[in-house]
Amino acid sequence: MLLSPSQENYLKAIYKLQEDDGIATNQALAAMVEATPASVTNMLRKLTDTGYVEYEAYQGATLTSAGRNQAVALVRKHRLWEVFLVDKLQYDWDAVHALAEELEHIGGDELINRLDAFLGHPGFDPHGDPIPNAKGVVRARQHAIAASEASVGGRFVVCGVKDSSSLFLQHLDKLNIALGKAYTLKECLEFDRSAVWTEQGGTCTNVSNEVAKNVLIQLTDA
Amino acid sequence: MLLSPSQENYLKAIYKLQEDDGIATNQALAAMVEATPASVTNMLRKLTDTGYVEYEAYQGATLTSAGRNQAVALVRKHRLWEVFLVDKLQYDWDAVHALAEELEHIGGDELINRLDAFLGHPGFDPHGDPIPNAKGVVRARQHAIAASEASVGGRFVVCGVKDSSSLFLQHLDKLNIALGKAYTLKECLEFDRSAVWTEQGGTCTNVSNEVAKNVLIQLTDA
DNA sequence: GTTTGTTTTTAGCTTGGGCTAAAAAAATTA
DNA sequence: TAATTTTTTTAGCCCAAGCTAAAAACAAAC
Repeated sequence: MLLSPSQENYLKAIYKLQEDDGIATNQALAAMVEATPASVTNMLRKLTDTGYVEYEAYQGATLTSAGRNQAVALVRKHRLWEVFLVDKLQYDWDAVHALAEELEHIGGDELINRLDAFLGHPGFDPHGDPIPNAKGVVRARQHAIAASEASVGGRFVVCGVKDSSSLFLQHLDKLNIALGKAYTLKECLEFDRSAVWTEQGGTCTNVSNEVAKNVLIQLTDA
Repeated sequence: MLLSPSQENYLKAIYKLQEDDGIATNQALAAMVEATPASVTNMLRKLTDTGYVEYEAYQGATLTSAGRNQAVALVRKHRLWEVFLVDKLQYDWDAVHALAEELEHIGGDELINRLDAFLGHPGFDPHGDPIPNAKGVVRARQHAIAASEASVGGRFVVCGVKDSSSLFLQHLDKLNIALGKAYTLKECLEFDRSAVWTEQGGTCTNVSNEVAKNVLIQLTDA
């Protein structure tokens, strides 16, 4: 069965919503694919008929295993193209989402597996999100927590972001925060829950709680 | 003005037909974009309205300068993606056309210029066709003639193909003929106009007239 | 200079993916 | 429980890009 770009976007959206909330409501889907609820109902019908989605009126949608396979394949394509754009074409990490969104609908397994090999089988995309392998297996990030959960004195490495909007990523750039950098949580201010992170060299960065909540870290017991 | 993939395909088709025949007839266009003549008439209307095509009923279509710019940009994108697929993803030269046909509709100048730089500003695609530069200038292949025009005793280098169908390219693979290889035209057989080409090492290749007509060469007076 | 044949256009229909506005179902609050 | 609000669905419409079948224009042949 061949899917249109639009249909693929719906599958991806349902997949994401299911991961977060367990179920994809009509409304949430509409927001995610940028269409009206009426259009969503329409599309869910079609995807149900073609066997990618399970859906009963008013009950929200879930993916069948075929649908989940498709969605994971799309996530794989999206993230690999992002790696390509950043690693090979030197795009900034905040500028690749829209292009990857287009590229992910091109070609089939052959293309993406060759791209994967060319890129050296990367495990993570430029935002730290894990890249499913050719069989659709996603190795989840181990022990990742939000930076806002760290305790004072703790050491950690930045390994991902929860919000990968251009706005947030550019903000991180301004703060000089990037994936792979190591910090110690020096203190946490009572007043506004903002934190002070220090690097090896002693450089300090002031991080608001809003930012910390959207940065993923791994604790390092070194 | 933003063009749909379909519209872009029409512009490319008109461009090619104009290069070969001076004019793009409805029928020829229909064959090239794989649609019915009625659909072509339809589309030519739209492209005329948007200013990319000049067209009067029953008279065939030509591109405006805006249309030509678009078409050349598409050719550039197509050929750069072909280089990427062959050079970086190790595709065979007979397998890249369809994928490039999809990729050429993605993104804008930014993407393609970055790709161009990444590939090292190649001058020719895997079939020997010249790649227009960022300004839309196409440096035509100098002194290229069909191999069928060579005279006995002449030395030449293969620099392109007229027919880039998978079938023809695979045939060349079987004959071990590739871009950049040098030959001497040893003899030309009266009976069926087939030729014998010899390489430096003495290896001989029998080349039918049908093949020779579709192989482009540059004479070398060495 | 008619007739015949080819090419192009017109007219009207189809499909995919949207939309709005109104009706119906579900959820919430009084 | 009844009333109100929110969510989802239905109904009917639009647009892009195709299609077929019939009509019109052009080209050629007798």
